[in-house]
Amino acid sequence: MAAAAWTPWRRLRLHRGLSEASLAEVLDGGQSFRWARTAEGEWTGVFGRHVARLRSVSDSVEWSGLSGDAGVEGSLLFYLDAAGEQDRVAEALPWRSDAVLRAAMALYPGLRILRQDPAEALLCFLCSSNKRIIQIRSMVAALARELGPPLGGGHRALPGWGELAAADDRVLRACALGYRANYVRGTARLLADRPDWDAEWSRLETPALLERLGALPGVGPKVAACVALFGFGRLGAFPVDTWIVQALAAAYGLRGWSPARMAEFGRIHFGEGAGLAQQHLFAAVRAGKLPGMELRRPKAAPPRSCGRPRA
DNA sequence: ATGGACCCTTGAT
DNA sequence: ATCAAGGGTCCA
Repeated sequence: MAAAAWTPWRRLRLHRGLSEASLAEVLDGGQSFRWARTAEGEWTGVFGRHVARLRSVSDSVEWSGLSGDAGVEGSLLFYLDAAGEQDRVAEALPWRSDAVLRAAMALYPGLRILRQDPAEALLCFLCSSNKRIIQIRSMVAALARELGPPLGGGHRALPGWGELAAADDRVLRACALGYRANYVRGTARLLADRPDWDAEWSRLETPALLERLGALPGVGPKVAACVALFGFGRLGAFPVDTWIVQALAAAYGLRGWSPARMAEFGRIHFGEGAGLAQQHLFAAVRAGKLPGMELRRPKAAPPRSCGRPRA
């Protein structure tokens, strides 16, 4: 394959910049599964139909795209919320009265929710159940490699629902989807002949959107919340995964609560930016730095009676 | 509403 | 070689 021809590095005009660690958390913290760190410490990724490189330079972000793609910068500005809409949402979070949230937010300043394409978020999170981030990244990379349209430089976009619906079962099997292959195929068959599904669903209120998403095969409450948050920009959606269960149990005294109740707690306690708060808590607990969880075992059998820390 | 199976991979014994 | 667990969902 031909070597990629990259445009020169340029500074991306962000309302709020990002440290190197925060940029890494945004790109590789479980929101998107399409970015990889290069040997030079830069990031190369595919989002929508664009390929880009990103790097952090003294708390600002520099970008470079495939030469010939004039739309990269504008798409990046949207993707990374350059206008800073999320700053206002973050300001409205209850960090003044919630020391746990305050500490988590201090850990990755500038952390934000990526504004991904709905189909991209849906496909990736259909693959996410019972998988680690690195495994999800490997699965969707395989899907792009096997079925996705080429974008130049050896990169490929994710396949559309049509390609996925028509895909041979052996191909999906080769992508190591396991039982998730049926989720992907089932959802692809429902959406393949509805090219405007995302535009239509964008007009729904969040509860209705979650209901529509949840009716797709392979989409339960957690995946629906992730797609609403990362794909439809619903910052109030509050995905509850195993990490958030740990975090809310240990730091908010919610031991024994069901995920559904935890989700309700999150939406009520954190409000319109619940999903953004969730991402901060997720990052903090994964880093092992959430207050009240210092005693967490490195590799951890679920700690059952190690006291009841309460923030 | 709660419990178990589910495909497959990885990392720890 | 075996075991446990992984940003869950589905069905009983």
